[in-house]
Amino acid sequence: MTMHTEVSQKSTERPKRVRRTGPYKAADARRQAILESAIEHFAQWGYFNSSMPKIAADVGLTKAGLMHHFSSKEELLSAVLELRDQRAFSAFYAEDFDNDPVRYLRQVAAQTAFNESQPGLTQMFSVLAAESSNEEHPAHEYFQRRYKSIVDASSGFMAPMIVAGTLREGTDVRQVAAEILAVVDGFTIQWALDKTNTSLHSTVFNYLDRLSRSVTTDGRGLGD
Amino acid sequence: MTMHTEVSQKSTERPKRVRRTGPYKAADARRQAILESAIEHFAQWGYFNSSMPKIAADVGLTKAGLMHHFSSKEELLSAVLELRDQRAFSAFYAEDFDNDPVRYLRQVAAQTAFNESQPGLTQMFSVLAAESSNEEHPAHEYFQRRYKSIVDASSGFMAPMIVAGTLREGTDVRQVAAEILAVVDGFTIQWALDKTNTSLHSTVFNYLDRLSRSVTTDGRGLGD
DNA sequence: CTAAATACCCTCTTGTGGGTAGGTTTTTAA
DNA sequence: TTAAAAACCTACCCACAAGAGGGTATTTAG
Repeated sequence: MTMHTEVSQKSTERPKRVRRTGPYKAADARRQAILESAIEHFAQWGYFNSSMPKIAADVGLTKAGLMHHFSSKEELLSAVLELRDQRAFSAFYAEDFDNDPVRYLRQVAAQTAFNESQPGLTQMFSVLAAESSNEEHPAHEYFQRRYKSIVDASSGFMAPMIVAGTLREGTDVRQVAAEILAVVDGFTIQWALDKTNTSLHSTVFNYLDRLSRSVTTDGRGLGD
Repeated sequence: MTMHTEVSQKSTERPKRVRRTGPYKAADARRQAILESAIEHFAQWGYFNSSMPKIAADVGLTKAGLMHHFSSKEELLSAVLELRDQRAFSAFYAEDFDNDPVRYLRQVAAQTAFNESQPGLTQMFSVLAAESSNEEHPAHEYFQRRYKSIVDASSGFMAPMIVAGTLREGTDVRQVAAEILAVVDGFTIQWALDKTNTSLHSTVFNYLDRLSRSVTTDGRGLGD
């Protein structure tokens, strides 16, 4: 009897669990603040040597409080990387370069200006990229994918320009794409080491200008 | 009384300390092995997240045993950096480029081939350079100096070439020097992330080749 | 108004780090 | 040969890390 009733209850009793609360109104801002703090710490100390207690303290929380929002250090890292991917690159997919290499390279230059305005995020990526060459680094696969997809996308923009006749025939677009990426990364390191004497944007710009002259069919630079 | 005697003893007793031993014969090899291990660890984990116990274990020592040779972690780092400075760059100061930019750039390319053959040391520098942008990093000043002196030396090689007429007039040698450094660093990151699909030497070589064509008066590439 | 989910905090466990103190064995130089 | 220095070791200390467990107070939806 009892059994019967119970079984019947269980099967009929719809999991009509009424939701009594949702996230608090202030929670979003908290999470945002945590991410900003994490960016700052990862930029300064890398992933391994950043600590949850310190990241938490920076936003006035205890470690446990932080871990309520991001239940592990790795999860926090993932959230930070995702955040960045949202912010950056939107410009690239929005704009149409109309097969004009100069316009494309100008956009790259603009990106470095943006990077320079966001030292936290930029330095963080610089440090994590180097750190993550270690296969056991939690962001190892992420950065492998990221570099590949950047080169893919970048050469995807340039390849049609050869057909269109604006990029010089025989240009190795994948080499050029990887090279641009390398120059940006390399100058980022120099800039991070000595910001007062280095401008990320202008050093990259100078490179892109010469690149443009040697790689476009009309030998144009970036002008300015 | 006692005091008096003591004082008199101290002042007369000549510090005629006879040296009874020197370092053991095997000690040099030990120190060398420790340095190799440290390089490997710093390359994989950066400075902060490398640990003395693990570095020690890799050469069959305990932490205390390691600390007999290098009495602190910072001292170990210093020794490693010093070691590298000895090994590399000797080629640059030995050779005379005879105001030939192509010969100089070929030497740079050769350096990357060397780097590729020493993944430990090379990755270590890549990671430490990024990590050390943090002002509290023990190698911060070292890397600031290092980058400055590389750019100084490199542009010091190129500047006379303008006078000699082998480098195009108006070439910004400091920009070019910094740029070469950036390309090497940037490609090193890509190579470290994915060694099977990237050749450090060939990617840098391709860059230098195009650089050479656009910067020498005769528009020569690196040949090969 | 109220029950339940949320947003915290305190404490504990387990592990690891750099560095010191003090001992033991091995090597070296006089 | 022998005593001092070198080359280790074991055993500590203290600080700090990540995460789990188990709370309490606040907010929210019904």
